[in-house]
Amino acid sequence: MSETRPESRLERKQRTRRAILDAALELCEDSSLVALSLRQVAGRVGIVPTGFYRHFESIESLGMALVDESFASLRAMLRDVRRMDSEPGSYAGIVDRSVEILVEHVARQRAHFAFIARERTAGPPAVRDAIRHEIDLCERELATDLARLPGTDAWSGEDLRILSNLIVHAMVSTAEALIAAADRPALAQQIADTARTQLRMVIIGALQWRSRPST
Amino acid sequence: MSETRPESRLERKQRTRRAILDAALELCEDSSLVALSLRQVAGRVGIVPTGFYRHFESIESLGMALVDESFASLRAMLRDVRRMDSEPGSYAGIVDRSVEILVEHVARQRAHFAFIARERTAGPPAVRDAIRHEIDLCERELATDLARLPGTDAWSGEDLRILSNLIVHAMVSTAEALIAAADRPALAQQIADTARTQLRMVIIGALQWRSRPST
DNA sequence: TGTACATCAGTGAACGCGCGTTCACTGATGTAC
DNA sequence: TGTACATCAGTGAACGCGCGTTCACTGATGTAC
Repeated sequence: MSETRPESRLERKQRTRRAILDAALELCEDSSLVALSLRQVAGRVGIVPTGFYRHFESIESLGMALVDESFASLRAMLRDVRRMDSEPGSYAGIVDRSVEILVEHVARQRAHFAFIARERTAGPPAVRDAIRHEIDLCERELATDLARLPGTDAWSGEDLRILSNLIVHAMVSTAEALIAAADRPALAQQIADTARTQLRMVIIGALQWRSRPST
Repeated sequence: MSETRPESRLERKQRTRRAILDAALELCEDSSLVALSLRQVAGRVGIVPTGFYRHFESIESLGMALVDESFASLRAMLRDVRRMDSEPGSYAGIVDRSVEILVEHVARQRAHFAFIARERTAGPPAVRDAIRHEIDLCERELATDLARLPGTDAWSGEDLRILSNLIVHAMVSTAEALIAAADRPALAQQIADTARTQLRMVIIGALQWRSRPST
């Protein structure tokens, strides 16, 4: 048996904070942050309602912490996607691997992706704004990634932004569908196939469209 | 002065019902149906809380009525888009006109489109399911519309579904962005331009992709 | 046209409940000496 | 190592408030005769 070292005050506080974040993520899963009460969260965590204030000043500021945390998950996904750049392959290969990574990360951090998808439209105004801003940043990052792919050299910043916006929104929709498919693997597989085909169509269309500068 | 014919009981009831629907649409605009209370709605309409029950048995069933109403608006838009089929033009022309119609309808029925976008992810489960189901139907309808366009004759039902899904979700994202842009016409114009370009890319990509049956 | 009765949209009091927030507190952990 | 004091995560009572829902009601509109 190992010595059970007594927990320091800081460790205990961090553990409670973690428990509050987890409880909130879980409790608002089937409604929204705006319908979540401090008492529900405290009850789930096993502290008295007023204990909540030792960690957050309101449900909204808890929400902001969840935004940070959820986008940390999303950015981890983007890092994984970006890592492919070092070993470049065909567009088809990049698409396949990207969708694979998306499916993996959504499955592993379902609560975070669900949080973003839900509170993006449903959260308290400050949370909504924070999420929109983060998604905006992701679009811009993707645009710079796209600029590094072959065939996009001559594109304007505007073109890159437009394509990036389309891809990000298609991926958000795919993530939403995957979350809704939850524990139906066959359906999730079909959603992934759909996403793959869509991404290919989009990329082919974008490359074609640019090479005939019609407008 | 015109004779002021006294309002019949039925007319009055319908007027109150209308007022309840409008009040609910307006009140949940910056949070969600799940955060809307019967007392808020009644207060806004100018009836006593219990009066609400003469019209709806709960906020949720009011929400279901709003789903019906909102999709009536959305279907009116699809009808307008479909009307173009009778006078066919180039793909570019169809895209331009479709985006124009989208912008028009979203501006005219902003509350309905905002309701769908928001409650799709944030509403009470029954409302969410109803919205998902309706969007599903729209995807299928669009798929049959696409099948009537030149160049898609050889496509499988699956391909049509995939393309339709992509277009519907891109249009949902565009509608969301237009709603968020609310009273900034320059931004709305840019969103419309982006949507136009995206739709063209997607259609070109889809046509190209099919003509090289790689998978 | 007049009367007697039915219908029913809206009223108003009352209920028990969960909410966020205040406040003074406890007692274990941490720190200074 | 031991003592005296500070910190602070979590407690528990209390508050006023808005909530959904019940119930018996009112009085104008509608209907049958």
